[in-house]
Amino acid sequence: MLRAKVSGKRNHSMPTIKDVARVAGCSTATVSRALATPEKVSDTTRERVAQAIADVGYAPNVAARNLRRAESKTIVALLPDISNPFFSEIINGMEEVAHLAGYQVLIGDCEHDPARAEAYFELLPTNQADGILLLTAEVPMVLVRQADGQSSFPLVMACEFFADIDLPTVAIDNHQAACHAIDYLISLGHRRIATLSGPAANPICKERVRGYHDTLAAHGLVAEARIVEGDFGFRSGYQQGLALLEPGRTRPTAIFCHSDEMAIGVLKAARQLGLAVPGQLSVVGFDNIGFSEYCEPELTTISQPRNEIGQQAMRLLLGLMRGEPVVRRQTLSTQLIVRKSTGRPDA
Amino acid sequence: MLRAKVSGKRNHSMPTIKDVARVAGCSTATVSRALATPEKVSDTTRERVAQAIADVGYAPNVAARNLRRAESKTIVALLPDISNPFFSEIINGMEEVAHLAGYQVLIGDCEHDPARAEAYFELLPTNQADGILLLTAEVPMVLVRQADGQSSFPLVMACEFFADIDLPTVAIDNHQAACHAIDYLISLGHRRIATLSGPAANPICKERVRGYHDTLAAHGLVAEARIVEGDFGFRSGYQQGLALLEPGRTRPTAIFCHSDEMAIGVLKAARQLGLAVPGQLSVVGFDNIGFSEYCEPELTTISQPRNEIGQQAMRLLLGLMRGEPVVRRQTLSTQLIVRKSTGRPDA
DNA sequence: CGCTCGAATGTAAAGCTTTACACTAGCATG
DNA sequence: CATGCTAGTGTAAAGCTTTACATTCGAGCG
Repeated sequence: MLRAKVSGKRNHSMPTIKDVARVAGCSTATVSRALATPEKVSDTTRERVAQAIADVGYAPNVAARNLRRAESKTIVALLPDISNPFFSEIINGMEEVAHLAGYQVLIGDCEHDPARAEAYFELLPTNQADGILLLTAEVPMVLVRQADGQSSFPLVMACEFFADIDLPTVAIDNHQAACHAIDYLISLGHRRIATLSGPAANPICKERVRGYHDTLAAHGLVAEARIVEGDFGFRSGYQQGLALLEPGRTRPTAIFCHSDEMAIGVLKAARQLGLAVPGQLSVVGFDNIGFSEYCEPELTTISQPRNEIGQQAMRLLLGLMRGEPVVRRQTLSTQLIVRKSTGRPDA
Repeated sequence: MLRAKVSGKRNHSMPTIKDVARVAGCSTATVSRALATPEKVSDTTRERVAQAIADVGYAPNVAARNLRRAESKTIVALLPDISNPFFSEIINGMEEVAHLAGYQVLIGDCEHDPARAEAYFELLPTNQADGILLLTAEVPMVLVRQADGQSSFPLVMACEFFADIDLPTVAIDNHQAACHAIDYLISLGHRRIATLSGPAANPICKERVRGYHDTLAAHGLVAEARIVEGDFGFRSGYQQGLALLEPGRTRPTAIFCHSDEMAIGVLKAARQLGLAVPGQLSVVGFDNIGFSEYCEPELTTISQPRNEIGQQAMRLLLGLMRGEPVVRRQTLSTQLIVRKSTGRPDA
């Protein structure tokens, strides 16, 4: 296993397919075939090539390959915000299946800025990326429509979705998850249950709010509905928590939050107002991030199968790219994890 | 601004430099020069080319460019673990300067697995990456030596460092930061101060432990030193917290933790054992992650200028690649942020 | 005027791989 | 035996850009 030696300057000249061909005593075409379509090459040749590759320490030049094949073996994963720990496990799942299939994943952190998203979409027509996995709906609609229109720009959504574009999607049933959480709170005896939603325009939040309403209605509690809006982050949870729990007003006895971070913000607000959790206030989060086990009190929350979402989304995307028949819409199941932040309301 | 039209199948054939040349009435070389070295082209030609580019909707084919230039305009950022929120802001900083310089950053999540790191290092000799930013020292030494030996494989460390390889580095002064924290605890009246270190083999942890020892010594408290080892995560903080605070043994009155996550784990352990924080136990964290303001009690911690670390590290790497003179070793300052988890020990 | 020099541009090769097409040899079939 | 097919391999073009080298033209200078 020799490495091309390096002279003083910029000269990491790797051996090329030509060197391999020379050593193996065949043409470059045969070497290429031995790598790409081994079954089209005789056993003996295949072995000679393999040996030659090892001897000269050959590794394919991907730029040349990408140029010739007009592809990049790169998938872009578009996130709204990389600092949200919710995404890390999804990314892990995506990478697992991407790597197995010989793809790289380029993480595109949009920081909630549509212009950033646009820049990443530009990678598609220029062959710098072969497909996009959307983990956010905060993307200029026109880009999505445009890309979705052309069958050769594969797009898959994970977790989120668009109300009016039917992209291939893998996600949970947000409506059902919300019903589950609210049902549970009602079964504990809560009647005044508020929702701390994510951005109101977000379709998944709408789904959850719908589940919230439906469940209240099923128990004749529509009059009690109260919804405030946050941005999924700690701070907004804290602020809206203070608003919801404002003394002098009739307080909700439970708050259903659309993210764990917001729920933890609410916990802080409750602490500051001297409210006992879960005695005077029950709190349910969403996502089951790592911190939810370490806050005080430990958070009751809805767990999404994040790794599996990532895996399935990537499988769906790759399947689409290969033109395989795929299930365009996959729904994975959630789980209500009951910890210490919920309980019967004090009388 | 025309877009090449797309026929049924895989045909996003973008216009090439040839099309631009034809429309502009010049050679491809001139177009290329107009883009890469505008000053070598006459004003009128430059304008004609610009117009032609706009007319045909040209965008350079990066694969061809990369092939020809033997570069990729990609920097790999190697992380030990993407789920640690400590890194997100560093990544933001890196991306800011990388994008301005026309570079992409590929996030390489090693998940603490040296084999993963090795795979990313392979991108260097094959021109799939132009440089590596190391945010972890959990990398096979041999790779680093090898890469560092060849001036054309630029390597920069951020936050971490190797004891015995002198790579260009941007980091904080871990010794000083630890001294600061311990000094502060001593000034509050603490004498039995324990340290919950990260992995003992980690050079930055060694530095912090050294600062801890030095400061204890300066106050004649060497006999009180007590160190346990964690892995920076919540869980290890909780477990080691339980061990340190075990009833029946003389407890430390303060614990200096090498990460906020571990500190939050300790907080949970203290809660479980019924210890009042800060009355019976003071806790200091490290990193000032977002959670640290939302745990109970709010965490006193050491803040690193994470965005700036990311920016400087990327600047250093790019400078190195351009052969500019650079400061190979940059130390940024930290700040002790006093919140509610520290106080005078109860008598 | 003859020459040199510089600016602006063109020509064509090089970078490395993949693949359409061509070719050969061996075998089976009619 | 002629024919056709297949498996295995080679030749060379194509993919797009950059850049060394060549060329042209005009200006400046002695």
